[in-house]
Amino acid sequence: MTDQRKAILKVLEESEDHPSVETLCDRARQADASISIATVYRTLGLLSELGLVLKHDFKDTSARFEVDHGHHHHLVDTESGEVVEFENDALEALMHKICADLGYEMVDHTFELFGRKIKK
Amino acid sequence: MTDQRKAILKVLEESEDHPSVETLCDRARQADASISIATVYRTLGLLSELGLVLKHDFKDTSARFEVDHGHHHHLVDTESGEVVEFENDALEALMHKICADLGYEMVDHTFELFGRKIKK
DNA sequence: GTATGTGCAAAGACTTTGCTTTGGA
DNA sequence: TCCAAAGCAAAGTCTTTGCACATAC
Repeated sequence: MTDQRKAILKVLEESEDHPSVETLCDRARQADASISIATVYRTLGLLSELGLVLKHDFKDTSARFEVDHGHHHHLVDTESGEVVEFENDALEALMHKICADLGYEMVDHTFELFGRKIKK
Repeated sequence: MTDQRKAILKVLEESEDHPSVETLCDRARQADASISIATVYRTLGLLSELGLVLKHDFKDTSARFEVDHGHHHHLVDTESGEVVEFENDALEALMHKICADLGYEMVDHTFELFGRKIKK
């Protein structure tokens, strides 16, 4: 457990948004200016494999990350880029059921919604 | 409508799997050996925008494509890489409902399941 | 003291683009 | 003929890696 990893973890935990590798690196550099992007990639790789961190594809240019604090999903506002988080137990259950019905045990999934705000 | 586009479309329509750009290019070249990878990318970009073709991320190295023939989803066998297609109306409905409840109109989504075959 | 981690820069993988030539309508 | 499309190769992005140096334990 190195200082760099501590800094990256801390930034991840404190982030309320879904930072890209680049953003994460910038933030971590405020604690330790020497942190390189390579280390950020390597650390995120580790954390992802351990299941502590989730990687998302918001159809942005690059991958986005967040600590895995319980099951929730994302709706991306296609106009503003804003990300809305939500939980939905029925969805979770349905995903597991679909896998089971097909004879599989679910080990992972991707799921993001993209929507346009409805004007009142 | 050029010969190259015709060839790419034909290959896409005849593909029962979910080819990558590279694979698609190889297949299209059997009809017209001069087709370049750039044309395949450009054509897929067009077709995607028109909504005729869907682009998926199966956590492979590169993007995978298929013609949009009705709503169905994918379960990727994490051991074999095999892709199982399935339909599920409840899932469709739930996605739309989630968006609506959050005040959004759904314009797109990503959804793939990753699972391990259950041994009997 | 030794295995592991880091920084840097170079290499990789996938995708996009500039420019010239080609070809469809 | 004329404009859109194709081919080629170069450039762009994001990500990974080799290697020498630094550091945790």
